Amino acid sequence: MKKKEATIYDIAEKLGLAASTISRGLKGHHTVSQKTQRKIIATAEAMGYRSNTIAASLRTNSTQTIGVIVPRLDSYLMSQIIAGMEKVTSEAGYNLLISQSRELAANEARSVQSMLNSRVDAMLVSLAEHTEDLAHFEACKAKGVPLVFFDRVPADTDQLCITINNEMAGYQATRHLIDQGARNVMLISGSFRRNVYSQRLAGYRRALISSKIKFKPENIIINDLTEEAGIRAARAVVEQQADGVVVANDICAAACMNEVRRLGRRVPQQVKFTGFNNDFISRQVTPALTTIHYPGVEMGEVAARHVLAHLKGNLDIAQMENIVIKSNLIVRESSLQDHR
Amino acid sequence: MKKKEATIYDIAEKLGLAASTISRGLKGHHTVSQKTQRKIIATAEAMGYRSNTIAASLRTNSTQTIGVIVPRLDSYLMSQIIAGMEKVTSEAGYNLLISQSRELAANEARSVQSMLNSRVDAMLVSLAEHTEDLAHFEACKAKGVPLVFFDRVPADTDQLCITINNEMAGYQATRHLIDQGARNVMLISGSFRRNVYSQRLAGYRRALISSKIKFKPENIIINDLTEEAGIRAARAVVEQQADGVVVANDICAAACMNEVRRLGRRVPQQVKFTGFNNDFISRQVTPALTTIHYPGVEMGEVAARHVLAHLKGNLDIAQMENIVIKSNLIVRESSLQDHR
DNA sequence: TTGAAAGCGCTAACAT
DNA sequence: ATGTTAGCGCTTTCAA
Repeated sequence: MKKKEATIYDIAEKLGLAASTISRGLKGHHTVSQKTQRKIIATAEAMGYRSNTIAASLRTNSTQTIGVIVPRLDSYLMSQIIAGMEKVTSEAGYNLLISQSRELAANEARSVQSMLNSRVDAMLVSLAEHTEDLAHFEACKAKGVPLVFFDRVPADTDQLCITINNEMAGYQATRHLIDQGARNVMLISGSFRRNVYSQRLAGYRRALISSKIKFKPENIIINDLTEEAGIRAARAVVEQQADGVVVANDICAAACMNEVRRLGRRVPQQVKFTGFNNDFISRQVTPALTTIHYPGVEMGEVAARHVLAHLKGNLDIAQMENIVIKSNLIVRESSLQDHR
Repeated sequence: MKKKEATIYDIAEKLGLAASTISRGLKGHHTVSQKTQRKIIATAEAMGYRSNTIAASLRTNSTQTIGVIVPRLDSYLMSQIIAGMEKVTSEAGYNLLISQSRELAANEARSVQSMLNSRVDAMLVSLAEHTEDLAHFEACKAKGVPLVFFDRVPADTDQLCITINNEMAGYQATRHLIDQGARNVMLISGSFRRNVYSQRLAGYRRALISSKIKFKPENIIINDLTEEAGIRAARAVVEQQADGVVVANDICAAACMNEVRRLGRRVPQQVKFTGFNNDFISRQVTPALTTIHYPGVEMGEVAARHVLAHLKGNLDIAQMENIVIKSNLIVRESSLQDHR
């Protein structure tokens, strides 16, 4: 069972002071004399006193907690982003309340409610694949809780969004394969409901157009970008006789590439591959996978920093343009024309 | 700015009832008539009322929040474990407050304090590599906050610990390499301060003994098990003329294996490898990496379930034996004697 | 079945 | 420099 905790009243009593003086002394308020402050801190320590942030939160109407909702926790990219957020927020004395939607709009909506109930000071959200309707975020605006989207952001919103330039990245990946001699380039992607995938598609199409290559709908595969999905997609790659494949993440790309090789095609000589995210796997797979470097930790840090600045009143995120973080193409063997 | 929220008093006023009745009605207390309950719920909804869990927490002295401290968030294993925890706790109506120690005891201690301040109902912890002294966890016991360790657990503690059988896993991995013909087997590991590594070492030694192979201290490499560390370790593998290498995670194993091949040794013919964790990378690297399947999601679920049962009073974790989750060796090409 | 009142531990405006 | 007081919004005992 939970034990009874020491309160500022207990300290006050022991020192013959008022509770308010203890409160002030504990946070180094300038109206408290050096001497009493030292006494207060010493006895607080001695009594094992721990400030009850619940009570403080209730009183001040601020919890020093930021809610984070991600589609899934067990993804390399998301864990990088969250690591970045945690670093910045913990240094500022904020806590992170984290939940995952598991790609379902219903879970996402439930998490939003739960976090509003917990009175988080702000929310950082990356959308579930299946979220269509954004109504469950209205409550944030209604309650004045700042909301920032990152990575998977809504198509149009007046909230601050933090992304990479997915169109450009999709263009670069596709264009690179074409430059290396590919003419029949497939795209393996997640659902186009999400900006990260629809914009990569847009970039893919622009690259085809810029090289006067006809867009073929049958060259597009939509799946959940897992390892298994990559293995399944390999058959289509071989059947379509693709000579280039742009895949929207590295896990799926690596699995697909390996399976394509297993099916007898040579990579990169017959089929060239590019992935997305610059996971470890892109470096350790054979041939090493050309990919888009996606700065996850940085994205998390940037999201956290902006929301903190807003909470401090140093910045109004409502007035801000969306933030685009720099990504870049990393060329490795999986896409090279003159690979021996 | 945060807007004013509707409270049970606002509802009470609107309905001409007492706040206490609203409170009861909202949680379906049986002493409230069907009719008034319906009215209460309807107007609460209409007013956009959201229960203030902060106030409830202060009153009831329970936050429905569980604190999680992990060495690092950006690790595949940890994100799997956390995903498992999140699934179980969210279904039970609990929130997760998450922080990372970034392998530093000081950060870990700060997180413990911060979580106690936040009055988490329980804590789930995996130790930082650099934690020696466990004094910062004393406060949990002193305050009656249940504490469960998982994966990286203290050497001796009366808290519940959830692990795999690391000694057995280390034995199996090493023994397998010996069975495949290796005689000069190296071990690449994290710091032996942590049970997960010291016990794998114990298993490694037992395997050597059982095959009457002499233990050589120079066959042990301790590092941080990153990709870069794996690459660095490759030189030693070649210099020691190792014919087998047991590595304590897959990332480091894959990187080391690739570098060893780059240095001109053939895998598995000249050097055999085993990893740990069964990350994607173990399946996608060439040759595919023999590894220990580490059930991360399950470990997270088990940890969460036990702590919840304890909180509900259905179980006393203080009375429990440590829990050992089943792991197993997965044999792939990287370790096979008769590989063509 | 409903109401009144106290109090969880803290902060902050207003005294002194 | 320190004290008094009044809540923050909820739950819960006790009374009606």
